[in-house]
Amino acid sequence: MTANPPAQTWPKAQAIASEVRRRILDREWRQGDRIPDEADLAVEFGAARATVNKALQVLADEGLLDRRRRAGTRVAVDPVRKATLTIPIVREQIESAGMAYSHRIFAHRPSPAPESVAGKLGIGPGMPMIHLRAVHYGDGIPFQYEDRWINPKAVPGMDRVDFRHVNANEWLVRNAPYSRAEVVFSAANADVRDARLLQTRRGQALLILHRATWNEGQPITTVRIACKPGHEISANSQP
Amino acid sequence: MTANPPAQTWPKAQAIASEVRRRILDREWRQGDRIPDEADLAVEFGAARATVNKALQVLADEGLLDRRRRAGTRVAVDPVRKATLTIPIVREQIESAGMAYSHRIFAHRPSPAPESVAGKLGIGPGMPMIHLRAVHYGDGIPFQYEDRWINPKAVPGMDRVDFRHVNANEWLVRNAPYSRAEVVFSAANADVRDARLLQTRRGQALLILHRATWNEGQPITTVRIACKPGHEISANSQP
DNA sequence: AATCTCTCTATGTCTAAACTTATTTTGCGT
DNA sequence: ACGCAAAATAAGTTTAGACATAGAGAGATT
Repeated sequence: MTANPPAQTWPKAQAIASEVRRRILDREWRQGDRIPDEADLAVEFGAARATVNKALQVLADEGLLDRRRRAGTRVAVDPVRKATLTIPIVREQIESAGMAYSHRIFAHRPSPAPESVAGKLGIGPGMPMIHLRAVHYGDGIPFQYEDRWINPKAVPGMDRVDFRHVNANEWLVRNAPYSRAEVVFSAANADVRDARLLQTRRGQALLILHRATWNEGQPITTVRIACKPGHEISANSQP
Repeated sequence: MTANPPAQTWPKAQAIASEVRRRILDREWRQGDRIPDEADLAVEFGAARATVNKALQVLADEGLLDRRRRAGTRVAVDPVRKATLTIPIVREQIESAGMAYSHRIFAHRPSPAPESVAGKLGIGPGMPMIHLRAVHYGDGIPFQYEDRWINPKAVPGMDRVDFRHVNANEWLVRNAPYSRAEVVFSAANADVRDARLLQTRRGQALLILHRATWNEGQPITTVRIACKPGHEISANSQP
């Protein structure tokens, strides 16, 4: 059916998904329309219902379809509005750009959680934490400045690590798995400290990331990352 | 086994996924470890292999597991590094904050694609496009300023729409489904025009979003969005 | 040692059939 | 007209069984 030249040894479910996607994008099936039910599509595509189900679930996750029991499957009125952001490890990011990675620690000491940090993590202020400030460089040029607070109770083995040699970001990613993460983007004018550490001028617009991670409700770490001027972070839609 | 009080009438595959997730987060299975194969887990959980497969695929998508044929399944060394960003419709965003939405068009005319736009979309410069500049307000206060280029060939019916009454963002979302989208975050100091339209001062740091969408390789639209000072955009990890 | 086979295994995928469950529809009683 | 209960339907989920396929590991060849 439907002259399909690039019909290779593709997984059947994916083939069905992309055919359905095509029909939606080409407006054969329009926003809000009800599409044939799984059984009918199974017959049309010569597949089992389970295979069709799998394909449609993918499209529903993408946001292209709305599915409800008994009511059937409809083309979503507000289609695809999701993008996936891959959180990079700084070192890999710098090295994959062909630059030499290095970093420098500007502070690393126990300190009670200030109000702002406690608020973000949902804990009481004054809780003992580790405060870490560091700059990451690519070929010796400042790449990003991170100001991090770590909850030592949530990360066993923290005290035995020497962050002068090991990258905190990386160590945490590998040793403190989390169940929930939050990333917030914003922009700020560089203050005196930002400007000094990133070797730029005061007032320069910087892309700021706030990240926080929890494991089963227990806060692990929160960090403010100031990126070098002009830095970009991109996200893509998956299909 | 393993006293599991909150074992409700949950879908079995999800129950398996969260149990495996728990074992990883609790370090029963550590980074790089090979975990039992599907057949063994199926026996342990009293489920069919297909069900275990489904559960493990979810965790692999999340980035918690690395799976390879014949080599088996291992706990990822660099776990979960993905976050999902939901792209909002401006009007909904403003209204859900309890503010009254309004917008104003500052330019709306056919214009050949300048170099910068052509480059982003991967087309030749000079292609005829529609250029649109608008500001969205919440309770009359500037919320974001968008500078958009639309490829009329990719969006049939464009010419019949009056963007003074209909929101471009919204109309496009509903009428120009896309197969690929890209979002890029950056920061910039407000220039004279940004400052005027957003009612702020020159030099103010602004969060900038560049978005572009394609349908089957054909460019639909690209837009530069300048958010009001202090604006934040957040993303979350899904589990 | 290095390289080329072959074999075997764990995951990838599909199927047919059954059961479950949310929700709509229908039809009954008032 | 109205409300309610029963029937019907479409998606959600699971299962056992089968075959496909990547790729690690063993063994043979150079």
